[in-house]
Amino acid sequence: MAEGPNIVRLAALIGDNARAAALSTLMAGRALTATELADAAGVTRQTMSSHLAKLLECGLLQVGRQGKHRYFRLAGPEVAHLLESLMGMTPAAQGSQPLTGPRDQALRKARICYDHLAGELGVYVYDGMLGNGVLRQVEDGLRLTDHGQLWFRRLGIDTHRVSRVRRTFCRTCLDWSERRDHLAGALGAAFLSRIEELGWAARLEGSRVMAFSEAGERSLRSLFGGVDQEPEPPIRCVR
Amino acid sequence: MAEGPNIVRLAALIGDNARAAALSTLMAGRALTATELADAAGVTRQTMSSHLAKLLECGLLQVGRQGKHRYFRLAGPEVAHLLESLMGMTPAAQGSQPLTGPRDQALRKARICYDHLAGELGVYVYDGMLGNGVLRQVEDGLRLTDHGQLWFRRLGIDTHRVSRVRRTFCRTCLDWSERRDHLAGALGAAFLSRIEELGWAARLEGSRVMAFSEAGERSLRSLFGGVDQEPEPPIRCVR
DNA sequence: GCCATGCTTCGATCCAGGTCGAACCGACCG
DNA sequence: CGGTCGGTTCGACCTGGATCGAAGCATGGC
Repeated sequence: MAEGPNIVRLAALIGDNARAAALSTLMAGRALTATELADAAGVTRQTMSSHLAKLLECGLLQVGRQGKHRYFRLAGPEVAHLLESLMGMTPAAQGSQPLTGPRDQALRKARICYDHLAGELGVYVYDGMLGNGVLRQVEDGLRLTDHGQLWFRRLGIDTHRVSRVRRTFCRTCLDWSERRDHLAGALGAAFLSRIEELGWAARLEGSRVMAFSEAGERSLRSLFGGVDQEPEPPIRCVR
Repeated sequence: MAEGPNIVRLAALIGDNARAAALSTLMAGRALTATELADAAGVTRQTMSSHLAKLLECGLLQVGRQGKHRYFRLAGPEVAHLLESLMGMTPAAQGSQPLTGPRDQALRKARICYDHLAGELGVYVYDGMLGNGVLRQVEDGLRLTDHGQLWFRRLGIDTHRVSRVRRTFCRTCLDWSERRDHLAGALGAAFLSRIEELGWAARLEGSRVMAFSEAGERSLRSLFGGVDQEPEPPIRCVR
């Protein structure tokens, strides 16, 4: 019966409302304290404490001391990616799961996926990059073109420096709300932080929502010609 | 608190021993009856029946009638991939999870990952393909070289026909036992079924184990020069 | 030293959900 | 038809684990 490692414990761990809420909250990429996570999940401190202990024990979270606070964060991009994968799975599952609310709306529009941009604008950016020849899809992979290097430099991102980081340079990540790919990896992270730097958008406190100013969204869209272009027939869904 | 879709139910579903056992068993790629799954998981028929109903409802499984049997199978490659992802997560999690047994040994050596080859031999093949220039890694992706086309043809696989299938042609999949990549996608599936056709290995009944004959393993290794070559410094672990 | 704050541990409670026996349904066979 | 076999539904049981109140322990500030 027991084929393979104990996937069971791991999944059971995620399959609890309070813990999943905590993990979801941490998907914003920030490190948070136990109390904040407890509030976010709507449980008491002591309950959250026991949950966090379990998540730590299983290596899903990391923790760091700072003064009398303990800051919890996701253990790494793999964890974030696993969670996003799970989310990407559910709509197909639930059949017709209707849009759940207006707060959800903002989440679908633009959100943080650990360290890069996701949601409607996330895939817009990704499509735009493909359409404008910044990225090219080769077989199942992604490559930054020479033109793309210039494009990023004009935006104020040094792709060479980014590529020196010891992690996957660029890759795609399936967007659960759009069910299409968006840009992840070091390049995706760099792009998001540059957007923040430029003041086009800001993280909404205590949420994964990335709130774009009107001007910011205009600027973003102008990067790709502004007009809503459907670049090519929707490319077959990798992964 | 409820950010995103209900990942909770999905994870909770997987996080149960009986259900996980069923899913694991189905990773072999076969369709099985409720009774077989019940035996595999070590529970009674009625228990498994209720589990299967839930898995169906959530879209993780599909079912087909045939005579008085109902054959259950994984809903698709995405599900299989999700499960492998979870498995790949656990070792890092559990810290030092020792090799659990001798039956496990065979599983680590060579097993079926839904429709392609995984385990020690799986990554051996993948590394060999890279080392011999059959596949090339481009940025984060994978591409079949011209030489590779010939290589596959010599093995009796028409890569053009394979590429016409409406699904990802070739991609990598993280191996949970080896913690390295192996080949997946349509190409990976074609390779596995060709190996079976050639009689180099056979599926072990009721298990994910792929049992290689001695001659079969020799043949497989001879595809890449036979000698155990470590091709290049271990390529950085994508994903 | 004292108190406040952030967090964990302990103990008790309580309930969702996994489990199985038994009955039920439906398809196929002789 | 009855009989067998695969599968599901029902009801009852029982346990694992989530939850919270209260107490215990740190750390930091005064």
